[in-house]
Amino acid sequence: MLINLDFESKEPIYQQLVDRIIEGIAKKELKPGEGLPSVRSLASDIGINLHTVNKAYQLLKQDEFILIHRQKGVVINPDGIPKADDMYIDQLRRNLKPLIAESICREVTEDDFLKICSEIYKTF
Amino acid sequence: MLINLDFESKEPIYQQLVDRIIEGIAKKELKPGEGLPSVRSLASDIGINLHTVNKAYQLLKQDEFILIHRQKGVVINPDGIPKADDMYIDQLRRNLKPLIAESICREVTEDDFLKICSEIYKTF
Amino acid sequence: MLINLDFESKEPIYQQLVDRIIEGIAKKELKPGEGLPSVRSLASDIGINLHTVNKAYQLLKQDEFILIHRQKGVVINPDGIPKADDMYIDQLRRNLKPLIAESICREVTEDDFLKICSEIYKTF
Amino acid sequence: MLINLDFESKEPIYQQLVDRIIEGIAKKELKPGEGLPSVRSLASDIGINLHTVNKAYQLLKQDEFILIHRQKGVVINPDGIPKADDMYIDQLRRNLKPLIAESICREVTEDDFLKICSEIYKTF
DNA sequence: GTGGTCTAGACCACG
DNA sequence: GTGGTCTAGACCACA
Repeated sequence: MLINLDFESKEPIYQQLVDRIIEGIAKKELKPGEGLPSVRSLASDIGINLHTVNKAYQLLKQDEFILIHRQKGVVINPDGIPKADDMYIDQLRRNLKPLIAESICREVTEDDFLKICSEIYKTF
Repeated sequence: MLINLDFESKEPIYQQLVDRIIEGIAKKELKPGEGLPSVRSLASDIGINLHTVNKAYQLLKQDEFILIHRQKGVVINPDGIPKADDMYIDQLRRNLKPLIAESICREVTEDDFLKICSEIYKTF
Repeated sequence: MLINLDFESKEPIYQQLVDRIIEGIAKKELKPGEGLPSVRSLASDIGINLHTVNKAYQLLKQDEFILIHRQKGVVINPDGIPKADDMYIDQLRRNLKPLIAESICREVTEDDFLKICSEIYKTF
Repeated sequence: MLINLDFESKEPIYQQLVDRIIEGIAKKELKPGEGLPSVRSLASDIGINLHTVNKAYQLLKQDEFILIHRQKGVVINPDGIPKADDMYIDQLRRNLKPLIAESICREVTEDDFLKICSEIYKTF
C-alpha cells in the first residue's frame, strides 16, 4: 500500500495519513488483524516526523480503527471497525451539509451530486 | 437570517461564518443583489472581532459568492454564484472521498449514504 | 463622451474618473479649451457623490489637465497638457517596473510586451 | 537579496513587498524551490508587523508565485511561475492603458514609451 | 460610516 | 519555531 501525502496542502499531514489508512481499510488493502508499520519505520519511510505518525495512530486508535499492542505492534482492529452509530451519522451530516450547500449554490443538482458519491463508492 | 456559531468547535469561526452564509444562499434566504451587514455591524452582532468577519467576507469574495460594491457595500453576487466547473467538482470529490471511505469501513451502504445526502438536499 | 465606472473595482471611483478623462483627452474626444460638466451635474449624471467628482477634478487640476474657472467652469487646459518632464518619466518607470517584472516571471517576452503597448497606443 | 520599502509611500507595505519579491524572481535572485524567510523573521528584519508580511505571502501564494510547504516553510514555486494566460494579459492591458493615455497627453511618443519599457526589461 | 491597512500581542496546531 | 487564528485598537481613504 502506497501512501501519498501533499505537503503543500492546508490539510495537516497527520490527518492526511489518517485518511489514507482509512481508505486502505475501505479498499480492503488493509484487513482486520493485519499489522501496520511501527511509528518509527513509517515515519522514516514517508520522511515525516515521528510525532506526526504517532498522532495519526492515536486518532485511529481512538476511533477503534486500529489497536496498539505493546508487543504485536500496531494492527488493524481484528474485530472489524465499529459500525456507524447515531453520533457518527450526525457528524457525517454536519460534514456533508456545507458541501451540499455550496453545490446547490453552484447548481449541482441532487442527481449529479448522488452520481458523484456513487462513483466514489465504486472506487472502493 | 440567523447566524449560529460554535465557539467551542475546532472549525475556525471565519469558516463557520462562510459556511452559514453559503447555506443562507442555498436556502434562498439570501438572494443575489441582496446586501449583507457591514463587517463592523455583523461583528458586533455576533460578538466577534471585525477582522474575523472580514476574513470570511474576503473568502466569499474570492469565490465570487459576494462582492464589495463601493456604494452598496457588501452584496450577494447579483449575477448569481459561478456554476460548478471541473475544478470545483474535483475538489468536491476530494472532500467526499474520506467521508465515504470511513462510511464504508463503518458499513454504511451506498444506498444509506445517498439517502442521507438526499435528505440534506431536501432541507435546502 | 461616455464614462464607464466599475463600482466593484478595487480602484477608487475618483481615480477611475481621472483615468477616463485623461483617456478622453488622449483620444482627442476632449480638446483643449473644451468645457467639462460641473461637479454637480457630472455627479448626478453618473450617480456618484459630489465629493468624488470634486476630488477627481482637483487631481486633474493639480496636474494641469484642467483649469477651474470661477465663471467659465471647468475646462480642459487651453494651453495643452504639460509635456512629460523627468519627474513624470521617473514615475512612469516606477509604475511600469512591477508590471514588467511580473510579465517576465510569466514568460511574456520583451517583444510581446512591446507589441501589447503598441496595440494600446493604436487605440488612441 | 535586499528589500527596500518606502514607508512614506501611498502604496501599501504588503504590496511593495509583493512587488519586491516578484522583482527578485524576475531577476533570478530568487529561484524556483528556493526558501523565503519565515513571516516572523522577515517581519523583524524589515521592522514591520508579521501580519503585514503574512498578507504579502498570502497574495503571492494565491497567484502561485510561492507555496507554503509544511516541512520546508515558504518556498518559491518549484514548478515555476504560471505562464501568462488571457486573463493576465487582459489585466496587464487594463493596467497599461491609463499609463499610456497619460503619456500620450504629455506627448511621449510610442517610440519613446517602448524604449522606456525596453530599458526596464534590460534591468532584469 | 464604510472597508483597507497596520500594529501588537496572544494562543494554538503542527511538525 | 512555524504558520494559522483571533482579538483589540488605531488611522486612513473613500463615498
